[in-house]
Amino acid sequence: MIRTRFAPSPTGFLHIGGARTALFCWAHSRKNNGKFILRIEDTDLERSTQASVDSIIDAMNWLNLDYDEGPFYQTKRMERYQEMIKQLLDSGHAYRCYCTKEELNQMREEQKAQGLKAKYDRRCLNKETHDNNKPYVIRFKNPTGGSVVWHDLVKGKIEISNQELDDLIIARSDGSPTYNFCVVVDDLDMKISHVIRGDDHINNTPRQINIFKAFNQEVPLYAHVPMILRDDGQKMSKRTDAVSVMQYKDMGILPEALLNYLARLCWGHGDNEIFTMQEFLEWFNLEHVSSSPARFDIKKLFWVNSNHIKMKDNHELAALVIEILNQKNIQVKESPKLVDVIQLVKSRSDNLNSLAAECSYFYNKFIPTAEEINQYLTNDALVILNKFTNELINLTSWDLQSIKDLIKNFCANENIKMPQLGMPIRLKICGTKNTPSFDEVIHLLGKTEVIARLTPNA
RNA sequence: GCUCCUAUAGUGUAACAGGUUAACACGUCACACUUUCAAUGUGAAGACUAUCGGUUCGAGUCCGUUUAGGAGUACCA
Repeated sequence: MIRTRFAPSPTGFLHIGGARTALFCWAHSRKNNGKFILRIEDTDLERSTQASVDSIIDAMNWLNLDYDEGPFYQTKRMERYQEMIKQLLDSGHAYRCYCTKEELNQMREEQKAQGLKAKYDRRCLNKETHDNNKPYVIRFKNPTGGSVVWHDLVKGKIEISNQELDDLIIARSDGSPTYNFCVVVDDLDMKISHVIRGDDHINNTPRQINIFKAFNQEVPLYAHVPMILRDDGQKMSKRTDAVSVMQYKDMGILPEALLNYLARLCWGHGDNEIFTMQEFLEWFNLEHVSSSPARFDIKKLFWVNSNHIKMKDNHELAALVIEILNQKNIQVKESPKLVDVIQLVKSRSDNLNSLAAECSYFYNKFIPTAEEINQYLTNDALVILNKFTNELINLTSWDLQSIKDLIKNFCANENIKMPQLGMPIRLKICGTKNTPSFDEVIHLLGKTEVIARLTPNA
């Protein structure tokens, strides 16, 4: 049984690197009929907040990354950790350490001064007498010889000598367990088969494997996926970059488009660029995940998004667009139908916000800028517009072909070029220069509304 | 410093067990279409596969070197 887990620590929102990891965890379990588990790693009480938990779950929901078990909280499993710490203590795989922070710092400095690697020197390992009045931490007794080897599903074989590892603290002086220990106990209890996480955890892996072995348990398989960097190759920063998944929602990105783009970063299936989640599940394979970090290219994200907008059902798009229009206090009317408007304009937008903007002038008359008025709504243009309006009023059948014919004949009779009529019309009825074919706009908007908008005092 | 990870056009991936002129997409530029902006279509420029060396009849693909990025080296996660 394949069991994967996504284990964020709730110290902020879900960022896109996390979302990509979650996506791969989710995909790997879904593809193999396994289970996907959400675990909240909140042992850092100082920095963890409920608001972060909520926002992470909101983001997962928005992305449609559904989990089968959880969310589990580490803070609710403290008794279990204590039990397991005692086990290690009893089996001789852990010991008390009474060193103070000052003492440790001094030790490290001395080691560095001698050009050595800073490493706990085990001065408390064989302490016979225990003074219960003195505070102590509990350290894991790491093997000293040999090395830890695992075959990473993404990176290949990784080998780290035990010489490089020191006896990490598994319980703080207040008794609380630390990250590397909790992870092992959780992965054990939750029967995780595949640990898929960011490659910033590679260095933690050998320590965790050693703890698994101390418990005499089978270690899971590991897959360390590379980081996502900024377009200039620097690390993403919360301060300057859009790293929160929900910021992309606000930018009008579709969740399936974000996932598609994120999947394409660090993974590929031949030349396929645009795919549905179903196709992704068919094709996804951890072994095809690339091992080098990728840079985030927002232009391509928008391109991917525009493709998904074109693919998406008009009714579903309408529901999303209505929300945005409502926020702008624009009421969608019965006519023209929003789905028809969307059909006309959807190829013009690479995000939901601009799609909504393209729809908005069908329901609300906007006022052009002074500059536009000066350029296009000249006296001559207004005279032409007047004549054209009269012809529209007299037009008996309001079908697209009739409107097209009318425009064509009108321009011929007036001896003007299309833009001379088109641009003023766009500004007059839409309030903007950038619209689809104005014959289609006129047709869709309907006679009453078009005449009203073209009439001077309307 | 030490350990580990990484390195194919500006960007992202391809080239699935080493085999002809390294492909596709985004981006850029040009042209076409159009009534404007887009969308769409066609085409162009752009990499000697980070370095040096080795194995091989043959290497982007295997091995080593150097360099450059990144991660860790916490009573953070």
